[in-house]
Amino acid sequence: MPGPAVPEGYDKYAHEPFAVTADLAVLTVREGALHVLLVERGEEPYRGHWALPGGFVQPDESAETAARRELAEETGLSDVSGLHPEQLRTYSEPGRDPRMRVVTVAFTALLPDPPEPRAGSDAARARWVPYAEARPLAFDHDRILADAHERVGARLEYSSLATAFCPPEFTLGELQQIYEAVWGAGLDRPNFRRKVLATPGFVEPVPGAARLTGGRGKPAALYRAGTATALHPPLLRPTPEGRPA
Amino acid sequence: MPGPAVPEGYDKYAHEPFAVTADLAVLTVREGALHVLLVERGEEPYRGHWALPGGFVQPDESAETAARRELAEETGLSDVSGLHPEQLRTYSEPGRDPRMRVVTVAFTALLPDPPEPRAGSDAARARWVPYAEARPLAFDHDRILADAHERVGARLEYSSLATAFCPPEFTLGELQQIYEAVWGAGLDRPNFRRKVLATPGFVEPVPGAARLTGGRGKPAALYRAGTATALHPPLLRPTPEGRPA
DNA sequence: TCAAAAGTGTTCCATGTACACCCATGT
DNA sequence: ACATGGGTGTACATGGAACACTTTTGA
Repeated sequence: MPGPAVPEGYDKYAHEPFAVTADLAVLTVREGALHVLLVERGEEPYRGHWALPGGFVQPDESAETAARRELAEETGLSDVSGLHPEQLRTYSEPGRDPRMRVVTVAFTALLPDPPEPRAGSDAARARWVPYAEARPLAFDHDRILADAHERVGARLEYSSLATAFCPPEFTLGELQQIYEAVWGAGLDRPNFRRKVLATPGFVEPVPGAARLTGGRGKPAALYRAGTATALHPPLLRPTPEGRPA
Repeated sequence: MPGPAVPEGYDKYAHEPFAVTADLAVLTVREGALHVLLVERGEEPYRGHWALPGGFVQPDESAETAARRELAEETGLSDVSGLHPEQLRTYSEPGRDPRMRVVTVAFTALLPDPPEPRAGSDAARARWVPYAEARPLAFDHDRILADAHERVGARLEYSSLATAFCPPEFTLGELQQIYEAVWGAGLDRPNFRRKVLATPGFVEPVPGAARLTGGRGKPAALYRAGTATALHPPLLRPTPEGRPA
């Protein structure tokens, strides 16, 4: 039987118990291997487990703003101005967090040659972990991390995003290492070089500059990130198996 | 000077005034032109303006579930089982909604040959509007719609998504119209045909079936959507201008 | 003199593009 | 007959893959 009529204001849903967090998959390439920034949880649930950094979106913030703030807090980096967290997707399944209803807007962010992070306010510890050794993570962060990896790998093909992994000046060999670390596949060096240089706006040479990379071998010319954001033509990753090119 | 210490439970943020909505950019191709499903708002703010359909996510729902529910409610479609709303991105800027803090998870959904929608519970009216005539919309829905168009256009290149615009059996000419309507560019028919048929799992023929399309001309063979989701090789859209292929 | 890493050249083949042409149907 | 839309063939250019080769440095 129906209960008494309940008057409803337009703000009825304003008090549903939703919390919104911004979590980050912060990636870098260190010594040729993809790494992800993780924090050790200091509280229940999942106390002592590793998780992606992140935190609650404040009432006066967008999720993007919260992501940048959290990144600065949890990495201890003074300069996050050059970082551009990019939205990955939003995870909203009920039961993701055993405490309450949490909707998480996930972001990816890419860093060059990383400084060691220091533990921030919320996290007991923070460190760079090789991507292959990152799991298992707290909550549904395994899935978020996998989605981030797939997204970044795909975006390397069509955008100049790879330069976000590099320091201001870099060699083409270093740039190639980014691609190989993210894709997990070796690339032909001569062809990689030609394709990068043939893509307008991807990189621009630093005149006269050169640097020794491995301690041996010919010094490599240095390049800066160009102005293009999209790559024409794209730099396609090798087809995994017997797929028709 | 500091005030008295405020004890904080872990659920402090559970009562921040966040509301979460799922809004949809529902697209279809009708008579060769891209259309979007819009509803006329029956309440303030933006009363009488057109907006994307959507509504609040309930406490026991994911945003995906809410999107499907809203789609069924606002289109009056009995069969939304074949529809797969796909997450676009999340819009969380403060001030998006003048009433309260609203975080919107936006989705795209594609429909074949659309039935006329009927107005649902929340919407005064609902109708299909040609994409070019859709603006201006309420809230920040102009931006969401533009993002949806861009995303769908991009995904047509690498996924078999275009078949979601088509009825269960369709001709290659109809499929080509989907691409042309979304991309706003003409395609070479012989080459389109070859590329579609050369992509494994994109479409599969319906043996012996044929249909007249324009009332005149040779009857066209019919095809069904194949099992592939990703296209190898992709079906690239024509380069807009003087860009190096 | 050798190893290591950067940089250049060349060949082969898959794919995209443009366009000419034939086929089947309704008027 | 002819217009309309479906379907086939072909020639050319472009771009990627593979791999041989040269250059410059440190050990």
